[in-house]
Amino acid sequence: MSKNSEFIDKLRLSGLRPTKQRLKICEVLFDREKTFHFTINDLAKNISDKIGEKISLATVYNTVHAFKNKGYLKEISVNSHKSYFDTNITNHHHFFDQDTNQLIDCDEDVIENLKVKKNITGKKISSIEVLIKVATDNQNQK
Amino acid sequence: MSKNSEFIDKLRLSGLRPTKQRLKICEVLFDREKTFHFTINDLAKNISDKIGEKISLATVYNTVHAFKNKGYLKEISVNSHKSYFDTNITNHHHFFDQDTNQLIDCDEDVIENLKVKKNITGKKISSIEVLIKVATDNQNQK
DNA sequence: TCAATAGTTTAGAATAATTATAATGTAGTA
DNA sequence: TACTACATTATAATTATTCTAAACTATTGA
Ligand SMILES: [Mn+2]
Ligand SMILES: [Mn+2]
Ligand SMILES: [Zn+2]
Ligand SMILES: [Zn+2]
Repeated sequence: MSKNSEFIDKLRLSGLRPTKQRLKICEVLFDREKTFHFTINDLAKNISDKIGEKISLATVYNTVHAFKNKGYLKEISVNSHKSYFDTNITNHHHFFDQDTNQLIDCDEDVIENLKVKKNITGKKISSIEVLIKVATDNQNQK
Repeated sequence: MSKNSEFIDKLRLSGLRPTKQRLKICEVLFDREKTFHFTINDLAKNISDKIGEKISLATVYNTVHAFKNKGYLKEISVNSHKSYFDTNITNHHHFFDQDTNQLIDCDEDVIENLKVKKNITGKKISSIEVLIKVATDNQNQK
């Protein structure tokens, strides 16, 4: 399992000890084809599905925050009362499907020409994010 | 107080009874020069500051949700574990000051050329929002 | 004018997401 | 191996929000 030793290196380089739990979480998060957008609950479910052993919810929280602080995960702003995380750490924008509560990455060509022409004086821009909320084509507004 | 009878009309027209509490909340929300961006806590504090009487927190929640459903308030997506509301119900974008946790409206000319060129098939876009996070010009990244 | 009624307010309980605590366990290192 | 700092865990605490059910009030029409 070469992936596994990559994860060990990555963790060591970040000053995080490669524990059994963190490696399992790495597998679930980073050993996949596509971007993973998840809430802590999604992740916990995913872990217990894919793996026999259980990881404490506190550890899942701790690890997700550690990974976020190291820049391996992004937190996404969604109008909801849960935090969403993203394994795609590049600058990109999202659709949010209000029917399924799923985040979906926008392809490069979805948002055209986004330019921010002014800024608050004395402040630095740390991120620019577009969120496009979508729903089934009924009368589902707002 | 002509404002007050305007509020009464507005509430009646929406099928909401113009109660003492709702009128006080209208005053705090809508009788002001500039847009008000707030959390429920901000609003509750604002109410108890401006007014002698206390309004139950449950009523503040109920009223804000009622006003949101009637389209008098918008809820804004911010990366936080609180809901933010906005008295500016037009389509517009925001700065979010990470130092003060304040939302600030973008002027018309801040965001240029925002075009969404594709959409999820079978879905309808219900909103497009840009959130620009800013912080003091130190090493405050992410 | 005045009940009847449906809608509203309220305190407090319940829920859900997240964070804190503090005891136990383990990885790194000498 | 033994020490130490870091990590995991169950559980408690916290926080925002929603629910409940009893008391209150605006509206209506007799
Ligand atoms: Mn909401
Ligand atoms: Mn957060
Ligand atoms: Zn994404
Ligand atoms: Zn606004």
